[in-house]
Amino acid sequence: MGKTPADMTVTVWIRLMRAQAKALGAIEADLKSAGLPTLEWYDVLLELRREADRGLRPFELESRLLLAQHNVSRLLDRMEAKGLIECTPFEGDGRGVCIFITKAGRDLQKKMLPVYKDAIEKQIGLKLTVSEAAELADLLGLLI
Amino acid sequence: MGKTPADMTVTVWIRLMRAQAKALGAIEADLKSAGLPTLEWYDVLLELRREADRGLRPFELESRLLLAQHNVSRLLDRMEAKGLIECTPFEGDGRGVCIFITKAGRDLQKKMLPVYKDAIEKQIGLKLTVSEAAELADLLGLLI
DNA sequence: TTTATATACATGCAAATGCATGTAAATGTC
DNA sequence: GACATTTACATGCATTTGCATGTATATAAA
Repeated sequence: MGKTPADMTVTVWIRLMRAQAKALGAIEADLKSAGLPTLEWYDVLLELRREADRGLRPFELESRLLLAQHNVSRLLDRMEAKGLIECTPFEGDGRGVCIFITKAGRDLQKKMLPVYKDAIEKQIGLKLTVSEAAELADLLGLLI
Repeated sequence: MGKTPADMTVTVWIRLMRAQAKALGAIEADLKSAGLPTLEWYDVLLELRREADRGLRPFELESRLLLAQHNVSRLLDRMEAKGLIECTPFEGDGRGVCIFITKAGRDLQKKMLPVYKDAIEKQIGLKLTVSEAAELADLLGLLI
C-alpha cells in the first residue's frame, strides 16, 4: 500500500506550509530581536529601492507582494508616518498615488539586509547543498 | 557572473515564500467561496480527529500546528463557541485542559475535506509530475 | 454628451493577532 | 515543608487584518 500521487501532492503541500512557517518564523524572530521591522516592510522598501527613479503605485506593490489592497493602503500609511516612504499624487491619473523611498527608508533597508541575509542562510542555506538548492528552486518555480 | 550559492539560497527563500503564499491564498479562497472556515480550523479538527480517543492538550496543538500559545487559546474559544470542540479539565494536571472533537466538528472536517483536497490538487498536483512531487517533498523535508 | 461601469485608493467597523502580564498548579531546591 | 521556578493556560490592551463600502477619477457605451 504505497503512496498514491494524490498522497504525494498532500505531502508536498504540508511540507511547503511547514517549511515556510518554520523559516519565516525564525527569520522574523531574528529581525525582531535585532529591533528591526517585519519582512513586509523590508519587501516594500526593496521594491521601492529598485524603482527609486520612477516610484511605484500601490497597486503595483499589491501585485508584486501578493498583498490585499486595503492592507497595502494602511501599510503605506504606517511607513509614511515613520518617514520611510513618500506618497505623491501621480501625474497622469488623478486617482493614483506614486510612492518613493526616502533616505531614511534606504538606510533602514540597508540596515536590515545583513540580518535578513544571515537569517536566510541559517534557515535555508545551511540545510541544503548547492545542487539541492538549485533543484529546490527549480521545483518551487513550477508552483509559481 | 553566475549565481553564487548565497544567491541561490535567496532564490529558494523567495520562491518558498511565493509558492506558499500563492497556493495558500488560492486554497483559502476556495474554502471561503464554499462557505467554509479557514485551514487553521481544519488543521485543528484533523489533529483532534486523529486523537479522538485521548484528546489533545492546547500545548500539543500549539507545537503541532506551529501556533502561538495565546492564539491557540482564543482559537479554541471560538471553535468551542461554535460547538466544534469540547474543552474538559485534564485529569492528572490541574492546570491543564483536554480538547475533544465533537460530532459537529467531525462533520465539518468531513465537509471541508473534499474542497480542500481539490484545491490542493489544483494548486500543487496539477503543476507537478509524480516524480517532481516526490523530489520536491524530499527537498522540503530538509528544511523542516 | 450623458450614463454606466471599471479602476485606484481610503476608511469605518468587526474580528484576529501580538505582546505583556496574570492566575493557578506543578516541579525543583534547600 | 517553605520558597523559588517552571509550566499550562487565560486575558487586557494595542496593533493589524478582513470585509464591506465610500470617494474620486478614468474609460466605455449609447
